[in-house]
Amino acid sequence: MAEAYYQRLTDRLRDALLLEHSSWVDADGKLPAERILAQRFKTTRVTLRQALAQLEGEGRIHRSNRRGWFVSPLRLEYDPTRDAGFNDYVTAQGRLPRTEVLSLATSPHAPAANALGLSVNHPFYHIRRRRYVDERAVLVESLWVVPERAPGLLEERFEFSLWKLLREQWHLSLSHRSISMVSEALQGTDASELGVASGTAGLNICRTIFDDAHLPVEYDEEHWLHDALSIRVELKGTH
Amino acid sequence: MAEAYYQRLTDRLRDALLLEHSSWVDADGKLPAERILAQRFKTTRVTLRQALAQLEGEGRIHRSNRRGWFVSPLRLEYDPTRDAGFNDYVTAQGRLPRTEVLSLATSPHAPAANALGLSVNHPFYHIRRRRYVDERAVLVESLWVVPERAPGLLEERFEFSLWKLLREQWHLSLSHRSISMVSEALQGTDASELGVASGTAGLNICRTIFDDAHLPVEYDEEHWLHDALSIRVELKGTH
DNA sequence: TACCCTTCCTGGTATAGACCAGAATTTTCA
DNA sequence: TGAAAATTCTGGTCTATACCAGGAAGGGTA
Repeated sequence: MAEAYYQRLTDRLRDALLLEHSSWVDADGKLPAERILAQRFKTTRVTLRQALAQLEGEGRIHRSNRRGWFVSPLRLEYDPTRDAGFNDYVTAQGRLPRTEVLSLATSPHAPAANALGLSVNHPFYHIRRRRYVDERAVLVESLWVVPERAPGLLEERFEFSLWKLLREQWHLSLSHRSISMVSEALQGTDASELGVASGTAGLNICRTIFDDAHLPVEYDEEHWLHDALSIRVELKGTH
Repeated sequence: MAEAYYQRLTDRLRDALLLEHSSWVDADGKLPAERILAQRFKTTRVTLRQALAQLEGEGRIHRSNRRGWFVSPLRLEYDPTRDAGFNDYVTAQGRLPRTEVLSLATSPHAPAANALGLSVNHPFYHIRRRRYVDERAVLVESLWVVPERAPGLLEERFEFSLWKLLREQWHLSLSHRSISMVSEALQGTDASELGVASGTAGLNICRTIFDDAHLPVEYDEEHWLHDALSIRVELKGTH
């Protein structure tokens, strides 16, 4: 086949976007309404939406609730193996970080218990946060900290680095960790807290952390918008 | 709103899939035709396809060209920081690996040259391979090796581990590496070599490798089907 | 037996139109 | 002036239908 119309449409839209947000993208990076675009490119909304979905998959544009389509900002570079705080590396890349604490609680959590090798009834400090880059919500995360490692932790503030807290206030070493990353479709609470439709592409990052003495410290799950980050890991030495 | 019909459809389909491929999924893991499913769930193909796309995003099912929808196998666990060969870790997980060499050439390549700090005209040994797990093509990769590090490399066979070759035949150490991972939409050659539609969700992994003496050795790009793998990294020691 | 061709099945693309629900804006009125 | 209400705009969902193109399978032919 020559090539599907929506494919050529995708290419044309992509080119237009690369033209430094030129012509028909407004100052906020907002694209014209679907109906307008469909008309302009002489096709239906359905077909146009195929092209938009394609570009969304490429991480070039994203939708915000029912407000419209927007050009996606540069991906954030992120090294999940380092324990630099979110605020630090976002700032280091010239972006504006912000963290919101969504909830604090003490309760058991089976996946965390499993990952850390504790009994399923073991209570955890549960911290749930939402994090922004340049005022765009890019991830929600849940952290489950073993209370024995950091008694009284919930009295602290969590707008900043948890690990820094654990290191400086409780002198923990966080030496052993296992990290897993899986692509996912954001759903339920995660999707709605990020203000995206259920099914939006995301990346799930889980960490399990032990200290020097191999005592379990923390388990966490991050749910990122897929287009918001680029993972980068630097390694030295053969294994 | 109560909940979109296609959302409930997604849930019902997901449940049915989790029932150990029960009832209407055949032995090969093939789902019934879209038209059949649409009829069975009393909706249109368009709406049904929304639900299928949702499950595809979750990595539960995938489409094979125009043959139909299939249940996706378990994700392969993969640690990009280790240099265990593909064949080794696929086998270790009880799966069947296979590698096809698609092309061998000697030519310059700007991105590789950039990553390795060489001039853009610098020639590379270029190896392109397609790799299978249980006879499903899950990734295509291109490797650009610096000829000075492994003279005569192209005479070898590449159905197995390149790194093993470099270590054993050329005594290279591959100590310093930078790895980046980005979600992408598979396109062009990558998509067609994997037998999927342009725009299918994928994961792009790039490595830049230097040896003990900080001499550039190799640059490679892998394009994975997003539902085929789960990244897992194990780390020891604080940074 | 080996190959080619036809036919059928399946997903892929596209049209045209309708109504819904949340977000943003404007208007109204206390 | 300020808050509430109505309106408009935008994407989200859905129906019904049509035709296309690649894959698979069956059957016929050399």
